[in-house]
Amino acid sequence: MGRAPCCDKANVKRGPWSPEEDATLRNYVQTHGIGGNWIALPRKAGLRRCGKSCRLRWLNYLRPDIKHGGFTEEEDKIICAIYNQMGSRWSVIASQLPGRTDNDVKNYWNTKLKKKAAKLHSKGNAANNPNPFSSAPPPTAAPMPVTEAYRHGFPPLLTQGYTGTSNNIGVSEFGASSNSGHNVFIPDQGGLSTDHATGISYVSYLPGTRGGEDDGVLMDFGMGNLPYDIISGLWFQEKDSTEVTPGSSSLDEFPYLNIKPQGL
DNA sequence: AAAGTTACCAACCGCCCGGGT
DNA sequence: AACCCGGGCGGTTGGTAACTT
Repeated sequence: MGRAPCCDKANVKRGPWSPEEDATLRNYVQTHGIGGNWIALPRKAGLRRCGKSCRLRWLNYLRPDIKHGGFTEEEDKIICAIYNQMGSRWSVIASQLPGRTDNDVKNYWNTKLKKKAAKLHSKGNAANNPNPFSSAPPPTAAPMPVTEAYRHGFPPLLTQGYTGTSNNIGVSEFGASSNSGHNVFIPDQGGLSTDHATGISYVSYLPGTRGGEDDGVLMDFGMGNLPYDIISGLWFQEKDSTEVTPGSSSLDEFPYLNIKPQGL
């Protein structure tokens, strides 16, 4: 025996929502809340709609905190970074982008970002620079603890061969979510970000610090400690320790700056 | 100007999971 | 333990606006 449908499909309206329906739903939810039961809500609110349809309309469009309009470069990078690690977990990705919905992120990825990422990946000479960890299992390291050190310096996995200070690189918290358990940290002006739930660290650069043409890049240190430029699809190798300037107050001290892509 | 194609995005569908009974 | 039900999620579709031929 199959499942009973959630509503009587013959007696519910489908398709685009009218402004009147939007107003009815908005007024009802703002006055009464959802009452923990979306299935019963349309009847109470006087809407000839399926409960699921009401839920979707509210969550994806009518909620007051929804952010409409184009995605920013920073949002692009966050989406690419998490997609690279977790795949199409749209709700997880959306939870890191305040005001964005999973549907928004999914649509944006499918219509724009996927092509952009593919283009940049091929441009990045991926054939000569294969992902050395493509067949490796996902990282199993325990989540890193949140410490003051992470807020003011490099996480331990980046400190190998690195002796300089890094107090010029600030890290600010952004979009921390207690719902998903994933916290993404976005550097103030280039520097590091760490998801303390997965232990994955990212680094971005100031515009122009990588040869003048990059508008900042996001790199993933989560797989085997080798930096991987998510946007270009390039893997990088560590800078020779003699090129690192301990104590420098600039980004020159960062051990992965001015490095060459692997295989090139 | 018309027809065809592509891009975008709102909405739907069906499956899965977890809580309640 | 088994079943039911609602909520949540990701995949897909359909309508339409924008663009190209």
